[in-house]
Amino acid sequence: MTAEPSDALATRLGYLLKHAQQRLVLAAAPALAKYGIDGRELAVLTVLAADYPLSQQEAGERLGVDRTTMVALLDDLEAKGLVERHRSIEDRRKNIVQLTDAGKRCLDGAGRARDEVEREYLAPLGDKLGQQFIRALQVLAGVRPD
Amino acid sequence: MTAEPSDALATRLGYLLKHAQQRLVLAAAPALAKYGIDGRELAVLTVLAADYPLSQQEAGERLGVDRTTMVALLDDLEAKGLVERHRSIEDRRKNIVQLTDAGKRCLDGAGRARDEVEREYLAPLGDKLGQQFIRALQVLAGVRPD
DNA sequence: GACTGATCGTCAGTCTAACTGATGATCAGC
DNA sequence: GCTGATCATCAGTTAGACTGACGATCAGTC
Repeated sequence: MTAEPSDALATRLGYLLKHAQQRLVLAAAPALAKYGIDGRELAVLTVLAADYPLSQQEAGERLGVDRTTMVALLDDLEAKGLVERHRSIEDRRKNIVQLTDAGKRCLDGAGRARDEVEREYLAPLGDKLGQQFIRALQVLAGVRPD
Repeated sequence: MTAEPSDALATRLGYLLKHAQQRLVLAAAPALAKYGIDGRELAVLTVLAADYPLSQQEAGERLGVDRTTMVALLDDLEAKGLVERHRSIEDRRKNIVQLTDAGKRCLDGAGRARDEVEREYLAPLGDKLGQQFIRALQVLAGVRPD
């Protein structure tokens, strides 16, 4: 799984991004497992906690997740008692998805755990470089207007 | 596919890394398609061009790719005439994998195309930040000793 | 008020990438 | 010459994400 790196790849952006991401996933998994969820599920809980109630599709768009993928994702979270679906009153085609109390507690604990993992993950860069790295990623991921 | 970002995720490392990577893959795909390969195949050609001849397993380790995955990967590249497998003389269990002339030409062209894509991809960061970003990635991907 | 086209959640089926476990061939050490 | 390990391969499984279709619902038009 962990490759012994080759010089030929050490400067290749695709390789670096992929493996940097894998390392983070690997580091986060055990911490999140304590709360019975994985990274993607935590991301769902995170967006659902935002400001106003979201429909399945809206939540999916924010996550960059297909609508059909959201169905299964929410099925799991609902089975775990972390979220609830209600038909929207204004538009009965939509499912409003909300955190349950258990979901909020899970988000709270797992969110903290994730933050800690991210801190440790970035630690080798030092404070200043770590901040710069995040800003650079925001630009490259398209969430920040250059 | 392209999500409208949510503030709740804009600082989440996992989300940023994943989508930054997706964006690069998306940007590189059309450029590489002209050479009939994708990013992973280009990575294989890249390591095979390195230093001394590699066995399938060695190449796989450098890429962080499972041995069984390498079989299919090389099947494709061999079918395209870009690589050749020879049984090793010193150890006849091993397949030595080498670039064909066509493979070298492909690597040359596609490698250039990839470099150009990476340049454009990083351009919004500017020169200095781009360099820092790569170094940071090398640390986080584990190819550089902090 | 009924009709048309679009949207939302769902489901079935497909596709891809990656892994597990087993196999035959080969090697190294005794 | 045996034994245990290693290499490439293959079959089967798993996980994730997509396509296409469906019923239910909405908005706009006549």
